[in-house]
Amino acid sequence: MALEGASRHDRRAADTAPKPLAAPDALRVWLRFVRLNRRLHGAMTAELKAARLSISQFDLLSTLSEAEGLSQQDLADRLYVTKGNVSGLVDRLVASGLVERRPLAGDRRSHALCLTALGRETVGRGLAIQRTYVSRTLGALAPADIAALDRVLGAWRDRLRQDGSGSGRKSKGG
Amino acid sequence: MALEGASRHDRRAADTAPKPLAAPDALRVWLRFVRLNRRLHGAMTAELKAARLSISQFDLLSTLSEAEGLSQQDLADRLYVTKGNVSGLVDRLVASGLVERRPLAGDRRSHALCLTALGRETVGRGLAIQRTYVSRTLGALAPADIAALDRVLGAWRDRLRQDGSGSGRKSKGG
DNA sequence: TTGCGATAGTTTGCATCTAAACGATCATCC
DNA sequence: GGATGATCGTTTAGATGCAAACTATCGCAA
Repeated sequence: MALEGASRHDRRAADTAPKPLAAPDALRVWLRFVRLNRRLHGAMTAELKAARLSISQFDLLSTLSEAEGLSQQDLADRLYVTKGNVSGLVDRLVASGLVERRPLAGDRRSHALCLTALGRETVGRGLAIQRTYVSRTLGALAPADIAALDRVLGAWRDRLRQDGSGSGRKSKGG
Repeated sequence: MALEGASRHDRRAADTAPKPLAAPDALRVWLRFVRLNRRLHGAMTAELKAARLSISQFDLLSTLSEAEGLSQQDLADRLYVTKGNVSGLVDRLVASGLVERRPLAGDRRSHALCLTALGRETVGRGLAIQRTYVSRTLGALAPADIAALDRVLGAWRDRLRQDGSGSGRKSKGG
């Protein structure tokens, strides 16, 4: 296994003499990122239990609360999941009385998804939990750190967009 | 968490919105983090297809490759998943000929999990894919950015540890 | 009008994950 | 030695995810 991946800045570093000071190994940072995400996912799952919501359900409901009347396909696009997944998710949310499927005039294939009163109340609790948790954890870091994180995550995302190969869902005509 | 495109609805709000503040809203950075992770997960899933591995399988195998002979419970602890999950995961890896369950002298309840020759070869390919992908994306950022990310992620993780409530798996002498 | 491709949603089969119940084994205390 | 509780792995039920096949409907063109 010879470091085939380490090319990019090694080349630069080879040109200019000085060794990158305490060169942070990208792979190590990657692993730290992945582990942190696992922690956050677990923590958020636990937090949202107080509202009897799973993360998936909360994601769907909070998206709906910002744009009521979306179709399942719209929702699938926004949530980066398949429409088959949304189908079952909505089924369960309808069964729980949090969401309604309303017939859509002009297209009998799709429905307009709307929150019920209970759904609105529930997602409100979820959003409060999210706000509280994020403030308590990420929000407790130094503002400069939060700003730095924001900036680097943006740069990383831009790099992924360039790379292209990722997140390739069925977008048509982008 | 999702809150993807602030589509047509929010255009009004955007007009009246003041200015990007010096201190970025933690919630916004949180959402950026979550979305970026989704992208990375999808991209890595696609990359690992070349080695015919799922992310879960790769995680398990790469952990085993660093500490061969672990029990399923050990693995569950390291991977932050339940032992029931590991049970099925190992079943399928054994069926694929990548992992072996060896009887453990002194404890007939557990097995020592070992990579087969094929397993070692496969995880090697997976690791190469991972290295390459990480170098190409995260590794392409400025070293200072990677270092900043590393530092802030560490601070965030420390904050989570203080917070305690998260990632609450059965810790026993971890 | 008729036909055909595109789109929305459902369904199926499978992988992954949790929580919880269960069986086997181990460790310990009496 | 024997009861008892802890630990390991398995199993079950159910939620979540994908891919792909399928149904119904829509849009468009001939």
